[in-house]
Amino acid sequence: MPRPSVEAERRAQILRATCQVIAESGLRNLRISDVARRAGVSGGTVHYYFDTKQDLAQAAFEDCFERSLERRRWLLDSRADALTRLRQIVHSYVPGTPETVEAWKVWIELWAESPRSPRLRELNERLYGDWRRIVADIVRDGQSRGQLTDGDPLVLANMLVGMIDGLAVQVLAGSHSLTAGRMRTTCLAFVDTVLARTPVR
Amino acid sequence: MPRPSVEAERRAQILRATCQVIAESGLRNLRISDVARRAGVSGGTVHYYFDTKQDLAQAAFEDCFERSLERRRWLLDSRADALTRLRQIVHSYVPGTPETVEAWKVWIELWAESPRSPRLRELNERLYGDWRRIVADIVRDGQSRGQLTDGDPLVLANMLVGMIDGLAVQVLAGSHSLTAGRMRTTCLAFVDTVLARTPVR
Amino acid sequence: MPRPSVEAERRAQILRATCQVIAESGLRNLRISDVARRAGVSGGTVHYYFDTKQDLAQAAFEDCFERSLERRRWLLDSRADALTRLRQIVHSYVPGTPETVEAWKVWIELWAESPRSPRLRELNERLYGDWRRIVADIVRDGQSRGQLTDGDPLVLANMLVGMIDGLAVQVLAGSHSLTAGRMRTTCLAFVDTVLARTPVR
Amino acid sequence: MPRPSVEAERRAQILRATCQVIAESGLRNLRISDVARRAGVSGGTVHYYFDTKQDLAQAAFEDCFERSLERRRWLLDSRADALTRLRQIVHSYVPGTPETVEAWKVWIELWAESPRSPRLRELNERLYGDWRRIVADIVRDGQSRGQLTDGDPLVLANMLVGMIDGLAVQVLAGSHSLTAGRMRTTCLAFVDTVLARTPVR
DNA sequence: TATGAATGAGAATTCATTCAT
DNA sequence: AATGAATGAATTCTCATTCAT
Repeated sequence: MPRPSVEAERRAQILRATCQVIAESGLRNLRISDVARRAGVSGGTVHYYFDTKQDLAQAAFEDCFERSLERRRWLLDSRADALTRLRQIVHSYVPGTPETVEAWKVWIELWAESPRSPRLRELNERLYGDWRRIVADIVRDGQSRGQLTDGDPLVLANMLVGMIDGLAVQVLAGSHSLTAGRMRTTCLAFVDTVLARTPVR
Repeated sequence: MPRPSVEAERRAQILRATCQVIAESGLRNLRISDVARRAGVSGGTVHYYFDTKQDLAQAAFEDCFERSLERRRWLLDSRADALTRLRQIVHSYVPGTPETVEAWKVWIELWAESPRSPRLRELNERLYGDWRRIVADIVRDGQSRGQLTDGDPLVLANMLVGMIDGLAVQVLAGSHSLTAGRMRTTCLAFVDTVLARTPVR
Repeated sequence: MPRPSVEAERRAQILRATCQVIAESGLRNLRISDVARRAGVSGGTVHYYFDTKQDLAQAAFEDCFERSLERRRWLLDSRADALTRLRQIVHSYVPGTPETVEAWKVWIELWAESPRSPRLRELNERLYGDWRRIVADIVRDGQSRGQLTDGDPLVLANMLVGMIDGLAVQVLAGSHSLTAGRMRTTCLAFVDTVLARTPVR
Repeated sequence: MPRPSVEAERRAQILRATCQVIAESGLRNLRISDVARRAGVSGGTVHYYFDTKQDLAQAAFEDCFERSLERRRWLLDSRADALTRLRQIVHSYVPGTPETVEAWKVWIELWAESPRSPRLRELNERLYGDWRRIVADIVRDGQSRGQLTDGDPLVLANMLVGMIDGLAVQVLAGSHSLTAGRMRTTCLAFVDTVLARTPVR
């Protein structure tokens, strides 16, 4: 009579390990044996929980994505004003902590793989759609309080989200001229001088 | 008795084929045999020109990158005003034609691979640096003629370039909510309402 | 506190399931997990009753063989004359019912495996020897009553049994030109025109 | 510029090795590595010629079957009388030589596998149909010369062929009571006392 | 008795790379 | 300069078997 949680725990453990390996080695070099080693189980065990490597990768992407959004859940519940929350978003998305870096690397892998995977495409659609809508809501909120500039909130949100993604990709690609610091500066400048109604000097 | 240019031609032919395969199947699924088939040569021949698969991929990335910039060379020589040229940039980077789509797919693959490849990192650094500087120069030019808003030209260029990249990634990932059309709208809105001094209504 | 017969029941249940799986998938594809699923128990339980897969297969073969002969027991007790009983034998061995088909498939698997398994060889020897002797006895009986042709009864029995086996193999192999109907015709013709003293026209 | 025959030779070589391994170990235990070792090539080479193990097995069955019939081709061209040829058939099919034994073992494997393989079924249909027709033609020939008993030649041929197959299976299964000698005796008795018009005493 | 989580020893398959021609 | 046959290392996946509960 095994403890009822064993299965769920093992699954989660394997998924975390998979995300780490994907971030570290790329989907390209994802090997079941590496996942197994990192999760501290046997290769057979990985297959006990996931039929194929593809299933494993898909599940790992979902897990990583959902945990990432989960980590930003506090933004939604924040009572801070829109401008502050946008700044918080920028800060939280600049690849600084190992956690953020790992999440970004996994996202890029997912994007690179999406053109050939309907399931990943759908996953991205669903979660990224949510994300853009969240940002748009904040913009809309700021506009209704007169704090942010006018304009289609979804367009403005897309500008910010696109900018964050595009710059993060460069930071992650290890650019020396586009560092995390410069990314932060650039995105904050956008928030403070473009989105804010009374631009910060 | 083949002409001395045969080698160069074969090389180019193989590199094009490699870019196509990478765009189509991903670096992850790049197989020498696929490249060979597409280039109409034997697998042995591919190895005759490129020692290892890694060499081949690296060379293909360089070739693709350089051809991409080459294709935008006319922007540099354009006598059009800054605003027009920025709009042209947006238009030319929205993934519309098969050619653009292929190029974008290769770039994403390169970015995904960069964290693990100093050589790709350096390639990106060099060419992307050039690219950002080109855009910054246009911005600077527009500012000096009073056509564009004030602000650090490099920061403004980074905003635009980042936005283009980040949104293109979503378009390429097959997003239904962020299509090529919406990407174009968003980027043009940025150019016309943020960068332009007298915003287009 | 399970009744003592539970074990015997479970064993039988697992053996039946094994025969079915062998008939359906072949010994080649016999998987413990399939047996378990079909028997409605866990894989662990199968191993609780049978140490190894080999043991399971061997026991299943024995079970199937013995049940097959059991099913023909009535022939022995039959008071019908020899010719009638030989015709009954033919009819009962033509692969028609699902039960017969399953049994034949298992036999063929056993024969295919025998060259490499002393235990299966011995099993076949014992049970097939019995079977040939039964048929020979019927022939002998028919001869002594003047109903059947002269000749070594064992040789005549071997002719009939061999013919049945060889033709059944073709029927089972799905031959379109050697169907169950043609097998029946052929074997009955042998009984009626070769074995019968006064050949049926 | 490789010799033109290398490919055909290697293919044949691998197919022979596969037949041997199937005869020796059974389809059940067919391992690519064993085939490779016996053919004196690497495992990779086997896959160079045959995409999958299934393809290899199918091709091997076809090769074995065709070579078997080829080996009996002389029967067709024989000018001997029908009775003699039927006796020759019996002699040539009794599993005596290593070659015959190997062929029989492969056939039994094929029959055991046929129910699950349309391609093998078709192969058996085609080649076994040929074979039965050949025997029927000999019977018909003997009848027309008054040498053989009357009766549907196809039915008589099926009796003989079925008997040969069924008894051979027992011989191959290693029966002590049904040996090659007894098989020969039985089949010859059938030819000489049943098929021959003037039975040999 | 029975379970099912976990294992690890195989086996098939893939594919970059080599090399004789 | 080019080929393609041959290789073997790497990797996924399967499944009988074990064992704690």
